[in-house]
Amino acid sequence: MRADAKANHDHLLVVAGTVITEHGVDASMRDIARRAGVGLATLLRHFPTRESLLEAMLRTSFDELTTKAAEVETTSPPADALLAWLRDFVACTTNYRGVVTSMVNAIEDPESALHDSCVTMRAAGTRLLTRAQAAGAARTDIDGADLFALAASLAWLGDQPALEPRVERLFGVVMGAVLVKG
Amino acid sequence: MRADAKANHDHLLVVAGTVITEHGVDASMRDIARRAGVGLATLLRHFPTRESLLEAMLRTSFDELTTKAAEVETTSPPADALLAWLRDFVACTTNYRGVVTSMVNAIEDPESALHDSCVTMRAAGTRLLTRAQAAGAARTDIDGADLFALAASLAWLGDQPALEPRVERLFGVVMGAVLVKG
DNA sequence: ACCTGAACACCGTTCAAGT
DNA sequence: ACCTGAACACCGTTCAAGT
Repeated sequence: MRADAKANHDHLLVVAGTVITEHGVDASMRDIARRAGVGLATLLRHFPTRESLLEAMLRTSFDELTTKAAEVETTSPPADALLAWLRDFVACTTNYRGVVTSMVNAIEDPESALHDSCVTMRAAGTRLLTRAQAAGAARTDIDGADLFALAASLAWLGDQPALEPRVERLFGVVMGAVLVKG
Repeated sequence: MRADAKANHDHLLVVAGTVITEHGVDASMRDIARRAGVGLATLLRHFPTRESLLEAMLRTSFDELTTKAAEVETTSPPADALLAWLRDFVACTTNYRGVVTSMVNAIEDPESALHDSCVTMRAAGTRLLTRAQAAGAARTDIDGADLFALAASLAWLGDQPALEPRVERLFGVVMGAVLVKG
């Protein structure tokens, strides 16, 4: 990649982060290009789809979450590890309003740029769930995809201004149903 | 209202129901007008906002849900009544993809055409919850707004093609956390 | 290699002109 | 009273032309 192209690429990611934090995942691509000082066509050549832009923007956060999952798996008791990681997952996706819906739409579409990240996230959560189930700390009649769906629904709650204040408590209610009282 | 206007009004509601069932709540207003055989401006004079169209389209279903709430309150045990009504609420909103998000956005905005319907739904659910709590059948550390949020999050799950097959089971998981084992 | 303006087919809003 | 076409400012997609 040429130096000027690389500069555009990186700057676009920074600006996209700002604009999407402000306006959510459906922010205008034209607006992102405008605020980055490049033509719309330039943005679209770097990131041909909205999802490819999202993927690039979120990659760092997703990598951190994957690392974190491996970490808590060895340092925390099963139930604590699961809860802590899910809390981070929900907090991370809630940073960008609407992104959890894009992720959920991508999980069964291998063509989507977000597909791999979603599968990785679900697998990380599944490992923590399986570990908790093996320790008798989580109910065994749900699987990793169920857990992913519940986490996504809590992230969606966090995206709604009218419901956001209740997410923390509802996180406790829902996860209380996943964990086995011990 | 003039007879031709009344005919347009009613026909627009039928067509809107079809189009929104197919394409979700963000369906093109132009498309609805086109398929109803009227100009876009005519649709917009009958229903000046998307939410006013949604409200008119959903009014019948909402009225039925309100009636149903009063009904089960007198005919079913508290826990059964609560579960049955919530199941109907989720099924009803899931008929039109995305509508639950519009409702949630409207609940704190008195200007929205959907506001009153949402408040009514939440109140109906709250009554059933309070009754269950008084009977010792539901946990007492959540309120009607929490219940509304949980129901909305389950309806959102039902809107996502990749997650919809899990809604029924997850409904059981989440509501199992609301009810007190007896 | 990389960038861009312009044409295109959409969208919802608004309103002057028609019946 | 009620309806409508057209102008407007947006949107994302595409591509020929420029550096």
